[in-house]
Amino acid sequence: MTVPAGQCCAPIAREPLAEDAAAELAVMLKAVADPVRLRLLSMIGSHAGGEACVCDLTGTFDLTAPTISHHLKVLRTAGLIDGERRGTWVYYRIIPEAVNRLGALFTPLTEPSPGPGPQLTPGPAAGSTELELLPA
Amino acid sequence: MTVPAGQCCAPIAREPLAEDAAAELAVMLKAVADPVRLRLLSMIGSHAGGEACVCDLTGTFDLTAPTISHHLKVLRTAGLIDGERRGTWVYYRIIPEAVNRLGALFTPLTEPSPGPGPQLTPGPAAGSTELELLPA
DNA sequence: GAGCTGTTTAGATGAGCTTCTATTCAGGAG
DNA sequence: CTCCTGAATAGAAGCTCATCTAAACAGCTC
Repeated sequence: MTVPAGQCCAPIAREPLAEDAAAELAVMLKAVADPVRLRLLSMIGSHAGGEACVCDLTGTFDLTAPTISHHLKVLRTAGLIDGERRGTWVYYRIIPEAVNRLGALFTPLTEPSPGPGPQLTPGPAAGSTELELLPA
Repeated sequence: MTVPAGQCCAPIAREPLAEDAAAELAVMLKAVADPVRLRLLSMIGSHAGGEACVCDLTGTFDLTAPTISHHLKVLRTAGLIDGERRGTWVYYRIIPEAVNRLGALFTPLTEPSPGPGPQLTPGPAAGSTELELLPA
């Protein structure tokens, strides 16, 4: 089953990742590779308006406020969320492009259905799927 | 707040992740949140036939064989790859379902493009997008 | 069977990460 | 102006992780 190349798998399985690209992706992945930060990201993204106050987040965890603040900083440093102070409270929101970039890495263009369905739907948007990591 | 609209964002941004689910996902994400393991996964997946011998992988890195073996074990423990000994050499291959599960977490069903973004075709595979983590 | 190659396991070391307490900065209330 | 609440920073303790060297296991070749 020698695939003649092209769009068969997820970007990560299409061609070997360069050392530089892997290092940069690992930073982003390491940011979400923590139960607390994963939940923080989920809570921020699923909050009404796409924004969540820190005060809403701290109550959910059995962690101190500085610890939550630290995790938020890690997410912000990785470019996954953005924070804004509005009066007394600080609101965070997800940066969709960054999250989408992570998903595109592992999402195949075809269904990995267990059955014998090797049909592939090379979507028209496949052209925009690139291994480039730097947005600008 | 139970959002009535189901398909608006990536699963991670649709509803808050449960503590248990986040912990399990973090294990898988932590496995790929390393430059070496990310490249190993990419090299295995992009190899001809979807299989790669350990001997092919060790030559690419400036690491000792035991270190590569350790990283492969981490990936295998996380359920991302599977290994099989065939004679002298051991061949590893990606488990597509596991990789797909990671991608589905961050991949939105609609494009979050802020401006005149290229509309992503929500592929037919979107129906299989679920928050379920346990395959069985 | 003896020897060699390929792979994994065991143990140790050093760096990095998560969490805390204590303190400082930002902004509104009286 | 003074005090109070919300959030971030600084520094330290404890733990996990990535990597190495040394040794053991698996299988082929002679």
